[in-house]
Amino acid sequence: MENGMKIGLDLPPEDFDLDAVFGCGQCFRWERREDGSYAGVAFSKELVVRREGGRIVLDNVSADDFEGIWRRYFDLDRDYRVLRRRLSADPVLRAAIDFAPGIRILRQDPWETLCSFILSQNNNIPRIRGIVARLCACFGERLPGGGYAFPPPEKLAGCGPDAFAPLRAGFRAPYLLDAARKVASGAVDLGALDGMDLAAARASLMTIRGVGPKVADCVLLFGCGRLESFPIDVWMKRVLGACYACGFPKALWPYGGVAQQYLFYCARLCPERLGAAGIRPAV
DNA sequence: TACCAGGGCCTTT
DNA sequence: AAAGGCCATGGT
Repeated sequence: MENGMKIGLDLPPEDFDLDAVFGCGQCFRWERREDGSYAGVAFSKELVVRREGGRIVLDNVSADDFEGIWRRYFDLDRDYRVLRRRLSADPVLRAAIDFAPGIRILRQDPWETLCSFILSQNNNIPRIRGIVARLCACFGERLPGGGYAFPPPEKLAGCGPDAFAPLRAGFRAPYLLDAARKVASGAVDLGALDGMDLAAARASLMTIRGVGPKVADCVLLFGCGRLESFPIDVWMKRVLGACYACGFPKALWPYGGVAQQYLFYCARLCPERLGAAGIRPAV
């Protein structure tokens, strides 16, 4: 089934760091392989991404899929150098960006993002990944390469709560079901979020049980490309407390979500870089 | 407002 | 090997 082509993107590590993009906690379905490449599924398409010198290579991709899916998914039309320059005006952000400049904000499927972050609450990343993987294996369509698509809301909406038992999602299972029902019925229209102002989009998402401000903001940031959406979780509270006693700079507000992601990643892996060694014992 | 809700990863003994 | 802390939170 080698009907696609190899696509090479002229993106050095500072513009696209595979480990940072896939490891910074914005997505849960990409797996690192022995050779440093990543295999994953998005929008029902399987893909392997790898670095080849100064280039990012997508293997076996059709021109249609590249233009229709991956260009947007990887946010390829945005110049992150401009973004980094702008955010670097702040010294704390400069340090975070120095640590991992090659983070990009993925534009994922809003439904998958919604489910993923419902499952993320009071949970750790390895286990979130496990639950999402079981969700796809149990309810998702089998794909040619052996992977699974993310199951659509209609597929989950008809389930009884016990159908989710194999996921071992705990208290989050009923939240997932409520999300599926509200989205499948049209009570929440994910496709309409793009045309709404941030507050209205947030309010719409928060009508779903188990979706509060933080989860809603994650959906808007990682699933709708709303870079001004600024999710505040326990880690961000720590960073804000330790580094921004006087408040987060207003001037950076339009890209608050990107800033948040640089800070989140750095805070977890290397808090001392932020001058906030205390927020976690050094690894 | 404080506390509680699966379950398991991970670190410490 | 066993124990306990901790988790990209939100509902009550």
